[in-house]
Amino acid sequence: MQGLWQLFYNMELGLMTVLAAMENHRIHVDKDALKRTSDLLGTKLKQLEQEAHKAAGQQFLVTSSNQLRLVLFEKLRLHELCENKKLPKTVLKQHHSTSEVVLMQLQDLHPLPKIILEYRQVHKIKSTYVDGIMSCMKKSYISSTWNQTGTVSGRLSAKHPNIQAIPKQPIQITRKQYIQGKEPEVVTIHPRSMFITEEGWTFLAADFSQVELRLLAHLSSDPELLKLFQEPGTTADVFSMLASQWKEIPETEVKHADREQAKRIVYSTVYGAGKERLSEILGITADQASQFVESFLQKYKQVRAFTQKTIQQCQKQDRCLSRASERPPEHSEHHPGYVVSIMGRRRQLPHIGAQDYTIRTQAERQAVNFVVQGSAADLCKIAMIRIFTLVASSSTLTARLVAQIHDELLFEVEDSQVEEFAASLKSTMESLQHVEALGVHLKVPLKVTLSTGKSWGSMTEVLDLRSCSH
DNA sequence: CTAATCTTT
DNA sequence: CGGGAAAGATTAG
Repeated sequence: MQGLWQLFYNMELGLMTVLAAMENHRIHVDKDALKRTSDLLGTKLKQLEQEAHKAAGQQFLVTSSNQLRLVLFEKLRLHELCENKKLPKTVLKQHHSTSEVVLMQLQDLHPLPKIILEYRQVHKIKSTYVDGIMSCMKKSYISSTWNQTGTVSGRLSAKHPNIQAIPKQPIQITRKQYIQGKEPEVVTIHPRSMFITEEGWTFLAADFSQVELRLLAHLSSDPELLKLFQEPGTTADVFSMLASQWKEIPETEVKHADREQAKRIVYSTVYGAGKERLSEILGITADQASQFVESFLQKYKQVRAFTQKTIQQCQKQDRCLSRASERPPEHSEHHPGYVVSIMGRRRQLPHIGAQDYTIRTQAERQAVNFVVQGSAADLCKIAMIRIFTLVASSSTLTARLVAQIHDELLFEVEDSQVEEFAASLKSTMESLQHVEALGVHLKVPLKVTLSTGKSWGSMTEVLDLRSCSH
């Protein structure tokens, strides 16, 4: 296995002890707060269920899409009221879908769809992120299980609980009060705020900013994209800038939601989203969406060149290795095409040369996505090892790695060491622009942002390293 | 668009 | 009755 030994020896083997330490660490959870929100969400769900039954004019299981379909389309016949809109059907079953997009379209016609949408949101939060977390708890803490070899891209995954998928955004619940003259009370639920530090310790999170976009700039060498990152100070935040350009509003007017949308658009576009999907995200027509894709790829010309080059290389590997002349036919196995990440990780894509358009183009998008996502995963894993080594070889530092959320490393640090550790952490991570041992020399700098907090849900950015201690 | 986990039917 | 697929929610880029 050419090239893979280095990856195994220098990265995966070294990571094992880091993951072991992470699994041994206990993340404290505010059990009382969890119980309170579980009860709160429980009564909210009962309310919504009753509202749904009232709106439907019958009792039914609101969590069942089958029963909902019966109510929505066979009893209320809502699809007949909006034949102007095309309602997507579940594939191959000729049933009407009860998916989010359908319910969104139906919500002006009847009160029920809106209730269902809210029910689903609250139900998900309760079952997975409140009750689910509670069932993972031992005493007053959780420890996730980390899987090093469970993904095709080289990313880590976590389970029991999946700490990488705890909601980032708080949700607002309006609690109806049955006390006379009282306004309905609005409470915000934030699952991340249930994760708290030990007494005398602080969470410190370090994020690689726009890591995949920076890697795309490096991998494609696109001059416009490189410019965005190579001129420090010019661009405060790339996605905010792109949002301001797209929405035609000043960068100071860009809201957090605008930035998030811009981020989705950019990644969707470079990973090959079609105009239909993109128009859904943007809330515009498919024609406008395809115009956006074209103007984006026109401005960042080398991005398309990079995706084409990647697909070609994958096809080339396919042809080379499966050629009969290189191996005796009697021993010929199927050697699918593969692509390689920045540190030599591979992904095989046997369908890269498929006849079927759908199968082939999916493999092409996966090939492109792997090179960028896999390279980002490499970088984050190296960062974990470096930091772990840094702490282990220090006689004073006691910082502990608590979790990895792909581009973010979450540490628990003794209060008195936050400032010192933050500085080393940031410089160690940003120095990964150049990794001599693995031949990595990125054309763009890496940017790490830091934040601190006593709970994971109340992290605030550290803007000045010198003011960290107090 | 890509990559995951978790709950429910 | 139970395993597994599908749907639909969350996250990350």
